[in-house]
Amino acid sequence: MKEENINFFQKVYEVAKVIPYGRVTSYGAIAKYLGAARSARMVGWAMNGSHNMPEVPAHRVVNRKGLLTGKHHFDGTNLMQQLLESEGIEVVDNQIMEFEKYFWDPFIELK
DNA sequence: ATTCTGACGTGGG
DNA sequence: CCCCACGCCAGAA
Repeated sequence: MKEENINFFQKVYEVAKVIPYGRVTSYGAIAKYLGAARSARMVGWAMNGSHNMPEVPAHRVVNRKGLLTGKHHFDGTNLMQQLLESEGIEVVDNQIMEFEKYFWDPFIELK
């Protein structure tokens, strides 16, 4: 693992940690906020290593459509959805309802 | 070294 | 909104 990626990981976690309760954001938004240095795919890849970090709410990060594409990476098949629903977010068929309403943009909130 | 695969995004139709 | 092609970059085979 290269040094740059370590830094990239830290940045991703740093942004993810400040996502407010009951809000969500997208991989692309985070990647863009970080300068999109390695494209949005790397954000998802970075989340792979967030399992050891309880403070990183990976369930609040979805793709740009509000689809829970990464739910299979959680323990159960519906754990991610349950976590979101426990925060008051309605999820139907892996799709967040009123996604725009819950969307949290790092650019606007963090600046 | 080569090819495929993905927690993705954008742009054209 | 959907479908498709393309760009992206790190790992696995």
